[in-house]
Amino acid sequence: MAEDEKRRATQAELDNTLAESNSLSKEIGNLYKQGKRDEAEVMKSRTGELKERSQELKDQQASIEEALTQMLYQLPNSPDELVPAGLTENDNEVVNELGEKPNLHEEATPHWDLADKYDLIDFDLGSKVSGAGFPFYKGKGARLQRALIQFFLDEANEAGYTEYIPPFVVNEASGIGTGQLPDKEGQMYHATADDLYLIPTAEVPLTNIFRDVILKEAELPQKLCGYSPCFRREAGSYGKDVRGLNRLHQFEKVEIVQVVHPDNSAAILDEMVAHVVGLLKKLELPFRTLRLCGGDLSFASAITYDMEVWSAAQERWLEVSSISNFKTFQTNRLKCRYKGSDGKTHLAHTLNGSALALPRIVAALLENNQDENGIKIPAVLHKYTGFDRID
RNA sequence: GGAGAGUUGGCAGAGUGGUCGAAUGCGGCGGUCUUGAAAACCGUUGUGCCGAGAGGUACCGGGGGUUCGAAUCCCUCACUCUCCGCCA
Repeated sequence: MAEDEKRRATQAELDNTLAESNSLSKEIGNLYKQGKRDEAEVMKSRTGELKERSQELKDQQASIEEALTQMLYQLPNSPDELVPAGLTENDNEVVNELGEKPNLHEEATPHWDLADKYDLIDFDLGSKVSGAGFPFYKGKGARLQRALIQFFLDEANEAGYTEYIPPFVVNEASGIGTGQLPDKEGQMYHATADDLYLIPTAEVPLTNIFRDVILKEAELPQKLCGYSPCFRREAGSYGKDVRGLNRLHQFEKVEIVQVVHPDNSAAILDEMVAHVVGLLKKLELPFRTLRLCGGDLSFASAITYDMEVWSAAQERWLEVSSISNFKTFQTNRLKCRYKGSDGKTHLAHTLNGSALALPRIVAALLENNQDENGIKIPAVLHKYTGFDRID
């Protein structure tokens, strides 16, 4: 606030100085035309002073603005009033829990064993060729991936989202726009030779479409969806968290994004949650919805719902979607506005959600649907997979 | 990767040192005319910042420089296009 005061005062003086300088320049021009060189020379000394002063002020202004920007970039979003208080994931609020947890047979195993048994995913080969966290999917494992992507995209299209295939690398400005930079600098793969970042989610390119854009009010909401691989360094993860498909450096995801009128963003968040709930029901997976507490909320989000599926053999919940309302956090950085009926520009609201992230869905599908002889594929996927069982 | 040409308002496209935030056309908005519409005509039509307002100030791809004065000259970066090379 104090910085802002300073900024205003400096701006005012700068404007005045420039105003005087401008008018003097005009006079000097006129004097030259009239051939009054001597008088012009005298005035030049005055403009010299003004120039010096305005340069000082410009520098001052620039550093104040830089300081303000830095402050802004380091300030996380403030939580919505619906967000429960709390510090850790234990304080997240379970909104609902739907679907039946399956009773598995005696020899039921976690998905990494199933993937091996039915030759669906090769983690070792991935380690050899790339590194840990970069598996190969093969045969029906690969085809199941492709089927899920297709299914998710079709569902999103059905729900009115326009499909995009975005670039999978972005520049620094885009990383800042959606809030990954500077906050999560170390989480993204950075191709330093070209100063490009591998996207951690399609949210980044899709939302940055609206960087420096002023929409007409009637153009809201903008609904887009897109498939992309997602790259995450996941530094510091270990143990059972990273076993199998639980946490990867590269995974597939279909993302839904909306840019909306501020009055509607709360309702649209619910709409997006409902869309994801629909997907999970169609996949016949038991899941629960969490409302994240303040402490578990991401840097950029004002309110987030996490969707978790039940992974029956691991006997744990796996996060498969995170649906957030960023309100003006991103649009402020993106300078994404709309022109309201009052003729003025206002910041729009942005939201996004996974719909859905693949690996943990695959993990749950494999584990929950296993029997002694194989794995059952949910009916809704049959037309995409071309098979109804893995055995 | 090599050579060349570009980047101006929603779009097209003038402007090569001062009176240019910027001609003109198209589009958009408002009005006149009309039963209604079209056409025609008139007006209006970028964004940020400071200011109660009047108004001021900044922005002609980004950054820097020359100059009393830069859309216009110089340097640099990015991007686009054309030709050559390479290539899914």
